[in-house]
Amino acid sequence: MAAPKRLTQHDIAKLAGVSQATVSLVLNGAPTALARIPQETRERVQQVIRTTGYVADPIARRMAKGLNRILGVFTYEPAFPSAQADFFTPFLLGIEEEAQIQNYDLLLLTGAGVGQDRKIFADGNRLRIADGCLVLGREFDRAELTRLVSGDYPFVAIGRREDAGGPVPYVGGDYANGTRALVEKARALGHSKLAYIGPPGPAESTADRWSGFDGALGNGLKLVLHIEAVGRAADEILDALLGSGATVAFFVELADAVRVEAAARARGLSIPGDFSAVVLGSHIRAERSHVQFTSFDIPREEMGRQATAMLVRRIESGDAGGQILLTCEPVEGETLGPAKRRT
Amino acid sequence: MAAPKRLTQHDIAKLAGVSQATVSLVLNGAPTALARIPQETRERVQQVIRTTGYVADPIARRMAKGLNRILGVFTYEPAFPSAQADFFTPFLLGIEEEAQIQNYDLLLLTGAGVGQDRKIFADGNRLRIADGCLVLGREFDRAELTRLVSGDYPFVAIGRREDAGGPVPYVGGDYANGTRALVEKARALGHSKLAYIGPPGPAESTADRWSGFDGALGNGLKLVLHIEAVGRAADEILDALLGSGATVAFFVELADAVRVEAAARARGLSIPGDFSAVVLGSHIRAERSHVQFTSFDIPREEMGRQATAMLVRRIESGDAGGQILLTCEPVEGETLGPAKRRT
DNA sequence: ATTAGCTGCTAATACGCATTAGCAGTCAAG
DNA sequence: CTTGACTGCTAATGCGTATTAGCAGCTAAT
Repeated sequence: MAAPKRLTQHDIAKLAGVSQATVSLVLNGAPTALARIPQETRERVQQVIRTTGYVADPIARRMAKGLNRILGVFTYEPAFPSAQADFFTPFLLGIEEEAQIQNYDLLLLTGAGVGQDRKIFADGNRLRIADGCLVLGREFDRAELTRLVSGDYPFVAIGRREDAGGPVPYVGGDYANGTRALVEKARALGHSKLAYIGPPGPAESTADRWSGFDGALGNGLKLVLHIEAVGRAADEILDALLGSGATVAFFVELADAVRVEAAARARGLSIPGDFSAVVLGSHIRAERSHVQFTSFDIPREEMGRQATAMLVRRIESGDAGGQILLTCEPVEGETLGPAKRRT
Repeated sequence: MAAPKRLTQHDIAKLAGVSQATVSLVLNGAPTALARIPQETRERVQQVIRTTGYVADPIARRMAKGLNRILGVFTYEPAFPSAQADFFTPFLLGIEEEAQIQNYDLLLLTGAGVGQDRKIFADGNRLRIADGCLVLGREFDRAELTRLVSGDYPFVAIGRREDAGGPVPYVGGDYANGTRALVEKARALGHSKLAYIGPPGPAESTADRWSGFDGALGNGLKLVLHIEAVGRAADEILDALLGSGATVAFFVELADAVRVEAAARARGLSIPGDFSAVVLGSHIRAERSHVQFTSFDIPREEMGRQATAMLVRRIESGDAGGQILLTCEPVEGETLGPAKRRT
């Protein structure tokens, strides 16, 4: 049986012989207001509600209150398609968890442009549907970020972001110190000639790794090889590595590390026997590699959780939102060993 | 404080020097009405909208009209937490893809109760915020399903569901025939004594597997062992298996299969050398097992896609929604071989 | 006897948008 | 110069609820 029409408070009111306002008050009036409605009336209304099975329309409810307890989640790349899924899932995990605790629903903005061309401020921009919004993705559009910052719409970025016409509220991972710690670890193991395979920027995530690395140099540590390109042929990298005399290589990209490791093994070299390798960041579901690389952990779930909490604070308390960098704990791994004295 | 005031059509109207009604008409007026607004005015309004990033409040929209281009996604378990992530992600992939194509956003309903106690009809019943809703999860609440079916709110279940006071619109996987095909395959390889390790129901997903299996018996095929419990000790299962004389074992749970395989290997037995094993369904990211089990594929992405499409049809055309079972193609694997003549 | 205060309500309004009726103004035909 | 059609808009209303202001009737105190 299809319900003919949704019951409204008006209907209830009529049936109970009171006004719509009274029904609303009985339903969820403040204690002070409720005190002025005698028990008898309240019960009469409740009774009608019970027998009719009336439920307040949540839409109208939110209409009246102004907030909708929805958090938007904008991803610069489609969130689920396989390649990205592993990247976004941990963040979403934390976000969902915290949203549930705070009693918010999540609105996944499917983005206007399909594929790589997603824009927040695209024609259909539905961002403002939600009370506030989380923004994540590998590559941010600087112009959009500036616009967001200058606006009064509450948002929080996941991942550190450089000022964009003002400080960007974010929760990120402290890649710089994570990297620094790994360099120190290498130093402690007697390494002095280092190689760095990865770009220096401009994305914040890679820039931070480089700055952490660069800042830890000196004092006996020397960068003897810097390959800025990513995705070079493994053998090429390996040759450069061996030729440079480096005893440890720092990789920004796990993929590069995996390929170089394979190439080295093919030549009968062992890691960390012949040289050490360090990967700057945890990467979920690596390409099938049985090697556990020494690296640092990126607390993605926690980032999602804290970003969500910060966003809720912004929404509910008008908080300005801060900038949080979460510690990236080192991952022991098995690819960083004592420096080998080269012959 | 409260959330920042959103822009309203009134604001836009003021900025563009027109009335609120005109803004609304420009945004989504009927062609006949639009025809009466000159290009020049329309562009002026559009321009203001673009520069301000205004977006209509879906709540108000829904209030006035009833639709807001949002699809709800209700999961009976939190969607992302690790254990579930692998289960839900493929569905979400398909859902997001199709939603984007159809130009809908996704509202992830976080569920009122935390943890296992999720209910659709919990206090605020936020379901109705969205135009319609997809429901997924391993375990459905029958009472809620009945209520959904009897109501007039458009929804589509992912996974086959038994009638609940009426037919449930769904898109599911055809586990029965997927299972049947595997049994036939075993028959063709000379197997005649089968074992079945897994519960017979009542969940539709397991019931379907059993019915497919059971329906394929007879005609030379005999069930010689049926262990209904899941998670039994591997050795126990293995003993029963060997004692029963079965030449092939059908597992509902991959986990069971993995453990039994390990136990068998520990005893020097090989699969499919000594006996064959079949798993009823594809399982993403299995517990580290290097064995590729013979099984069938569950087209999760496609299920998500088609369910979303069906839901949109229900919403937009008042379609009643149907019941679709997608074919589960067999996965070759390496654990089903010719029946071994037992000594 | 006036006032103050309390009780038991209701009227009115806001929320943001969609939609309809219709108002002025122009222009062409009669 | 009247009529009618058309143009370019706007005022007004409704959607279902929350909330505030306040009204009428009564009692108790001054």
